Amino acid sequence: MATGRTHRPATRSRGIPEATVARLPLYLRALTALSERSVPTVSSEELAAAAGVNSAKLRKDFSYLGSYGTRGVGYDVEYLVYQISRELGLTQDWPVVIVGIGNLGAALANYGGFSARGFRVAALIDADPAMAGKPVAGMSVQHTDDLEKIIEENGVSIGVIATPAGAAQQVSERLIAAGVTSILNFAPTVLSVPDGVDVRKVDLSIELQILAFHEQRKAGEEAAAAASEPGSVVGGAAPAAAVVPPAGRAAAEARKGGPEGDVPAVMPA
Amino acid sequence: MATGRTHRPATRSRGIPEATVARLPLYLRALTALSERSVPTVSSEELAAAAGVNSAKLRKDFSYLGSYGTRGVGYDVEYLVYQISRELGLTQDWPVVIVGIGNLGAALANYGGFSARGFRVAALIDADPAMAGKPVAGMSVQHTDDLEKIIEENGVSIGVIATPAGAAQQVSERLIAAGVTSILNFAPTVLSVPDGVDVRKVDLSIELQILAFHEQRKAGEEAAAAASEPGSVVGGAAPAAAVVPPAGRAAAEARKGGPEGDVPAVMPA
DNA sequence: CAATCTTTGTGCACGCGTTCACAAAGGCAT
DNA sequence: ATGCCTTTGTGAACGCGTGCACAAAGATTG
Repeated sequence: MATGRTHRPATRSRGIPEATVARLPLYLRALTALSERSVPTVSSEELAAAAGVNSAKLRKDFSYLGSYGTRGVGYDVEYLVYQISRELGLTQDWPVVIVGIGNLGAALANYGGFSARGFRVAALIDADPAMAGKPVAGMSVQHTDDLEKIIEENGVSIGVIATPAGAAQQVSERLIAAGVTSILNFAPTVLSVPDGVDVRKVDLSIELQILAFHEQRKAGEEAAAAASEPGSVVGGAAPAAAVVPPAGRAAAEARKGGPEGDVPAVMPA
Repeated sequence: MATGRTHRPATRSRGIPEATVARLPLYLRALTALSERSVPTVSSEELAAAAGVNSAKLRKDFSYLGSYGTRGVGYDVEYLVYQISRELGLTQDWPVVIVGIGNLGAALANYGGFSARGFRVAALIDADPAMAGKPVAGMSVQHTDDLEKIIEENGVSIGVIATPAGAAQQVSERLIAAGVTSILNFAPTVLSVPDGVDVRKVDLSIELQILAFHEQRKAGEEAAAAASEPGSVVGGAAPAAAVVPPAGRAAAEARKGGPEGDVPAVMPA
């Protein structure tokens, strides 16, 4: 998962659990596919299979939205598509800006899944003057100087940050000051934002690291013959060893610098 | 969160809770930054602030790894970096392949966060013959025909799927058949994989939809004057209304959509 | 060496999320 | 109408994750 909010103890908004909200888009995607195939109704069992979840969970999720099913029959596909879309706020048009038009930013600008679901890329913004005016995904990249103007003129409330880590915090502050209240952050940094602003983060390398953890565990279980003691790295499929030296406990003993207690712990790029 | 495993009820691997594993990369990033600034030790309070989590949670997380702290002092940065790296399996070299070299695939190939953390992009693979041989991120793109050979020769156990949704399932099957046991999926599809294979997914549009939900809720609370009954869409910052009609129980009867799973999910208008 | 101060490690309680299992509800056939 | 069959909606139990609060442990100072 590449997700995490900033503080706020899992707000249960209007009685709909956060976990349920996170699954609604999944259901919506499955339902849309059914709708395109003109399937009129679907049972919780079928839909759950298509969405990759437990059917009881799905029924409970839908129960938070209301009683939209018919016992003995299932759910009306079109009706459910509309209800979920409305609940998620996708019946509105959401203008978004993407800040940081590097490889990732360009990929996001070209990503079809946004416009397909009610999101409209209102502007692409980059700090590099050389990028300004260049066409990306059919739009002209604009310079950071105009960030505030763009936000206000387009009524943007959702911003996507795809800048390097070092610039992310500052960009988020400018976005928020200009009126943005929701941020999707692709930069590998912890953003600190005021209350009332939602941040979701997607960190590509974190996902890979979690996979590596499980991968290592799998490899370790297979070769559960030797190496039961932590300290010896168990080889996976065909991994070239690149082990870090044990870093003796007394490594940082010599230098007895200042108390070091109150350095603001800033993330250097 | 853009994450979800496929079945398997949240395996608590070797006593380390899944939630903790998901946070370890976060701590590692913060610790690495401290290490680069030559900070010798750090308290749970400071590190928690830098990682954006609760300090008690951080201490409990670390307690699953062992007692690596010193009471009255804190944690030795270098030592902790090593311990977490080892726990996550980052002391090994993990060759990965990226399948689907479109905008996103290219962005991933260029992403520095991979190689910085023990992951090595072993190959870029695309189904388009016109892509074969083209240089991306300093490598030459290879054709899907050679997928199995590449996997085996490089001992790849982690695959990244950045193809269109329609191709993802088939690609995953080929990857798995060739020996891959962990998949990071960027395609907006539910992959069905055999037991023993881990899948994590990152879905960009899902994250935006979750933000939209909260955004709508925020806008609704502000203007909590009228419109308390679901059915009337509450306006946000400056949203051009694009509301879908209630979609009478029988809307899409004529059109027969293609069998392809994920053509842009256009809202029925 | 004793007293004090800092910070870890964890027992405990609480709340959210998941899952089971079943009664209620509706369709359908006879 | 009546009874059967299917599927929803949900009460209840359970397990995981979180956060509080504090005792234990070590450093540090006099």
